[in-house]
Amino acid sequence: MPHILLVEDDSDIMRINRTFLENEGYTIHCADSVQTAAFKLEECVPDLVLLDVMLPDGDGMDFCKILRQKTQAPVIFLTARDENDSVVMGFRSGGDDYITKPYDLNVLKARIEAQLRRSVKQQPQHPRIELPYLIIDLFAGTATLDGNEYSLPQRELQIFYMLASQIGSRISYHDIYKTIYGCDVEDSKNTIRVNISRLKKHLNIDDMSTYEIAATSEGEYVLRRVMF
Amino acid sequence: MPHILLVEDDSDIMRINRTFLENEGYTIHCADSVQTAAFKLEECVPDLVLLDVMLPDGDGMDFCKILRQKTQAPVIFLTARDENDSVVMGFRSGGDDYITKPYDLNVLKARIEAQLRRSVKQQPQHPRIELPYLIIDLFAGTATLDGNEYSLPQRELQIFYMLASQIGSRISYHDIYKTIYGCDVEDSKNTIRVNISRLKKHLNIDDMSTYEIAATSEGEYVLRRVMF
DNA sequence: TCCTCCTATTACAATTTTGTAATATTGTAC
DNA sequence: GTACAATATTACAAAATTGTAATAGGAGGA
Repeated sequence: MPHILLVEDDSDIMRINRTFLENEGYTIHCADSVQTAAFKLEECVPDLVLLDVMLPDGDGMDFCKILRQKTQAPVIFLTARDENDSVVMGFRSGGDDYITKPYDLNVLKARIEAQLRRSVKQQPQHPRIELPYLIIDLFAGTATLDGNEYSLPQRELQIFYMLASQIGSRISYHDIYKTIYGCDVEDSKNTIRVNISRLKKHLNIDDMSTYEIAATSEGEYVLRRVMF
Repeated sequence: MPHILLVEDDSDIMRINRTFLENEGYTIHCADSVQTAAFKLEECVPDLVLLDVMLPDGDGMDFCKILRQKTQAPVIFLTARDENDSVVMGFRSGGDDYITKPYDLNVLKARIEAQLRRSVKQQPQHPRIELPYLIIDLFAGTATLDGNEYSLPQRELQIFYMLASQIGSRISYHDIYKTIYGCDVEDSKNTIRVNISRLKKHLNIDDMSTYEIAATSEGEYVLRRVMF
């Protein structure tokens, strides 16, 4: 049941739209001015905004910019004007669609549904590293190696992420420590060593794994793909 | 002290390059064939590869593709050919630069330094959400709100990240629980509620904060920007 | 006012995480 | 082989995390 904020100063149009959309199952919040709309934003949480461009106390497009700081809900402009520059300005100020009056209510419905569909589909794609046989997902806090998913503690995940993001290149103890802890201390070596040891154990890294974590003789670590 | 892997079948050129680059302070590893080079890759960890296109047992460009699975170190092709399609093929197979023989050693040096500079500069830009007065850094596990950085536990960070990535829209208990735990259970409500309570406390969210976490009457949470 | 229901916070205990220190292992030079 | 040094692993205790359960707070209705 999506919530729609209707901003429109013409009471007749407002009534028609409201009745129609409520019958469609939407929860409707109304505002007849920029001021009221800004206030309504504080209490209602719209999934979509229908915004008249011409309002008694301001420009709908200016309001659109304010609104964007509060929500990413799609905005559909409603207006009598149909000049091209008006359309361009509407899109430029952050609008997602533009309907010129007079319009058919079923067209309105279709466009609303299209916008809602789009914004729902926008899946939460998590930031991750993807390499052959290896995925590191910072959101989930997991690493998937050779098809097995392991949930790793933060420190181990951070190290693994650093190594994987620069696969095949040397990363020093100092770099790792500095990146993770923000500063460097005397025996950063030991801490990193222990955590890499834990990481290897957690990942069940052995001779059969696709990757190996190797140490150089100069105090650096490398993540390498193993080939047979 | 970067490590450079030199793949070249002409022993004279090899010797000259090696001596010159070692004098410049680089650690040099040599290979005179694709086979040897592939083997060397297992033990040395090059920061840069100088690769002859014509090798006795294969094409340097094919080797370049293999190499890319093991490292992202820059590859500079060395070749006698100077036809354009050869250059294009070199870049297409993953090369970063292309030098035609005969070449000046100082040019070689300059191009090597340029590549190393570029690959070092490639800062580890962490995945993060940036909103006005709010940054969420999944790698560091921190949220910076109104200039104060807070280190958050995983669960709270996950919830905050979800809310922030869809600022201003309703997210249900179920969505949050399902995204974080992979499945849904009977009393997901309580778990999420407690963690959001902890999150608010950790962030010191109060009336002065730029954002608020509000609950709707339908079992949903919203992150909203507060305006004055 | 009192009751009820729903939400928010706090308490608590089991588990996990993590830096440090101790021990074991490996490699290398003599 | 032995000794030495460097690396790798394990042990351990303090601290943090986290789900569940208990308690507190608050709005709305009788």
